[in-house]
Amino acid sequence: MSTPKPEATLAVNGSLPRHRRTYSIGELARMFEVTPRTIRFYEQEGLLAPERRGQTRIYHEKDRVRLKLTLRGKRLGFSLAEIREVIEMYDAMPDGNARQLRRLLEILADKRNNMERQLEDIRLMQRELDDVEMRAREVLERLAVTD
Amino acid sequence: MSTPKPEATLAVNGSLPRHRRTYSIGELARMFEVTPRTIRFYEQEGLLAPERRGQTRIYHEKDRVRLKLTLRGKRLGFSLAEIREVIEMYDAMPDGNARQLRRLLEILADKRNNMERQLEDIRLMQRELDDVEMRAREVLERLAVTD
DNA sequence: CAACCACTTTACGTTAACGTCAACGTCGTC
DNA sequence: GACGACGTTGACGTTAACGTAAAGTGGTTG
Repeated sequence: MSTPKPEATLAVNGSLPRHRRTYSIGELARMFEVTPRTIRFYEQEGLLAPERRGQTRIYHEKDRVRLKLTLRGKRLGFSLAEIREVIEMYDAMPDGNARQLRRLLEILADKRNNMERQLEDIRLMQRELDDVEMRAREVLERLAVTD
Repeated sequence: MSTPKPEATLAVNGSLPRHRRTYSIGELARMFEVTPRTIRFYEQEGLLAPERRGQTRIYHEKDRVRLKLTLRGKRLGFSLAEIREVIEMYDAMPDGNARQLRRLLEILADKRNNMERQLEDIRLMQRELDDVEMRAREVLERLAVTD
């Protein structure tokens, strides 16, 4: 704050460098197609910790990334508790003791296994879908012909 | 059917051809590491429809396969309702009308998209895990050295 | 200034997917 | 014939992840 600019509080905030932008809860909600309620809930569960300007929450890049990762984790079937565990350990990493770090590596390995199984599941499921789709198309063909 | 065999009702059921075996609810539960309660619940939700011998349920290969597919679907984050929808349509396929079949194809396409996104999510998540793991290992290294 | 947003907290409601418990029937066996 | 293992129905409990409604705050806009 060495150069007191004419407080451009009303700036549209559109052309700022990515990491200096801030977001309201509503903006963030629209970006990720969730409700504000969801975002507040994630905070309550310890997944987010936005800055506060008075009452209102102010989200920075860091928060946006966290939300993104959280939602990705959810799509992969992780519970919020699991996601929080990883996030907490990640935050505590720099000054984490060896035991904690090993625990973190354990968790990561676990997630990895999980995803390997998911990959296999997806492959199998895709075959099933192929199969079902083929049969469905066959039946449709017959209908078209005999009509 | 044509050759009436001496009803081996008490047979241990171990060396029978796969598709003739039957299972109790407990067996099935152990096979898939779920509780009987879960299996009954799936039936109640229309995902299974085992034969009945008196009171007790008797599961055939078909039921086992369905359960397997159901659990796989669950691991991929599908709701029981979604899974049921596909199963029902699949069952109704032979005499399904064109509209239903098209609807089925729609659903399948939808699931496919879902899985594509999941694949992408998994790739991204794996990178994150790689990253976090690397940092964790670095910190551990330092601890080992400075100790 | 009134009206209107967007945001806040508090609190109770809801849904999916089971868990748990009670009370009972049916075998095989010791 | 008591016992234990397994099965049944029915009903209520539980947890996660939000939804929803009420009531208030703070800024700007006609």
